[in-house]
Amino acid sequence: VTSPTAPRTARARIRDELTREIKAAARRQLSEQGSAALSLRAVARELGMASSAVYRYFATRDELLTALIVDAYEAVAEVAEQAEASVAREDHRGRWLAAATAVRTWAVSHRHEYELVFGSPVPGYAAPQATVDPAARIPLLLVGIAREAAGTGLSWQPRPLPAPVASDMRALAQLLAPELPEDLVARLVMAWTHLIGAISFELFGHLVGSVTDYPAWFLHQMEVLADGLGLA
Amino acid sequence: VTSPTAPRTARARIRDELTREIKAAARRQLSEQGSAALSLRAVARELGMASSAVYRYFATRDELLTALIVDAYEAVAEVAEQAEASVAREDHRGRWLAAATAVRTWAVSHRHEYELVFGSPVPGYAAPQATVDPAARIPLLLVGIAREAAGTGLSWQPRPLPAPVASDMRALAQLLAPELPEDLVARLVMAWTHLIGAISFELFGHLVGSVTDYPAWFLHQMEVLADGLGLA
DNA sequence: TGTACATCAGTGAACGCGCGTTCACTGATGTAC
DNA sequence: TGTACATCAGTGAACGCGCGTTCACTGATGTAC
Repeated sequence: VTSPTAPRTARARIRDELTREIKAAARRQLSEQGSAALSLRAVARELGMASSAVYRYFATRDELLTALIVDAYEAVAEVAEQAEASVAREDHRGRWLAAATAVRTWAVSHRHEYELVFGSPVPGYAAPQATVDPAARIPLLLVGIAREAAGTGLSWQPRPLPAPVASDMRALAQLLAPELPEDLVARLVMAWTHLIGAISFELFGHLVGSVTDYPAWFLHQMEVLADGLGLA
Repeated sequence: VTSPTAPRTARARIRDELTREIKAAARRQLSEQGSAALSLRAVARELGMASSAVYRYFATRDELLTALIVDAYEAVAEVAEQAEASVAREDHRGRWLAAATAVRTWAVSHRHEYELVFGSPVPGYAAPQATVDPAARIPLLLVGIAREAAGTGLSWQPRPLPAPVASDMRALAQLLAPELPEDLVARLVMAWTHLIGAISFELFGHLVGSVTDYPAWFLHQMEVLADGLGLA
């Protein structure tokens, strides 16, 4: 909100820096114990400051949690977008696979941040409006791929949608890509659901003893989903 | 472990009853706050007993948690098996849809118990061996449907499995249904993954604003999965 | 059937802990004239 | 450029809370003879 010509005061710069340090310390704690164990006092301790000082930066524990959630959404969207952008534009399947794989890789190396956004909701915490836009970045990325692929022709096995589903998907398409048929939008939502479901199954231990090569299993699933979307 | 001829003493009967009451109270707390807030002291308070008395029944908080997890697995498996059993044997698609729908219905009305078993793992808690068998009941049920359906012929779009995936699926099939092709086993694992992924997406709020008729959307997804499995 | 002893369930006090948040304060930084 | 005042960051003590777990105990229930 500060104009770029007005140089920020030393105070403002230090404030931003400490805000970042607090979030980094909180993230470190998160990665060791999970979100339930995240405590303002522990963060303060790690930074060597009085616990009350943290309140100059975040008014409550929930506010800090919200900041971490927003950051996590942004971070995972960032890696997905970059991975997708590095694939030749006409290779729609490759773009989908690259984005999906990037999400999984990020999730594996940021387990608890992943849980924060895609795991069970933190009890007593209501996601504020600020998390909506960052949360939409990856779905939007996937829609973008589908739109361009649809332009060059897609072939998927159609299945008629029940009326209420059709109208939900119609409304979604209206927002994102009016030219896409409802059926395809439904497939996209399913693919997105499965993508996250597959990562959660792996991270939450439901495949222990059944799958040994997780990256290969994940990639295979994404290929099957690409088939379902009719990606060349 | 008591022989049925030896009538259980009054003490033993009361013990079982109180054990059940403790679990019920714990479940009630769970449904209000989630697993992180589950406390032995609060359970004791609700039952009007000293907090130390609970230790006669569960040696630690984790032991109580384990009991709840096992109970939850058993409960959801129970409803799935019953729903599946009530469908005509030759209607394989109907059996799959019935089982899947039963799982979703249970999850919706037992939100926090569902989270306990399919949400983010409770930090610092390692699932003991006792949870393995109950956790396998639903997957086994699904395999059973696929086996019988395979007997009458299944048609699904095959996709060759990468070597590591093929060997994982081979090993799984060996355990459960040696006659099933690896490719179909892979589809089954995917269907199970998507089933849980879809419920989690709904319950964890990732479809808020996109889907309004959740039961219809869920059922549609299960139909598409049935197509993918080649169920008639 | 009665008695002596062992087992068990439940009590209440206590230990030691960490938490979120508030408050009055000090001293440093920034701003307006 | 210097001064007076307002803003801000950080401190340390405190409030009130709930937690898991242990321990020595009492009294009731069950068991062996």
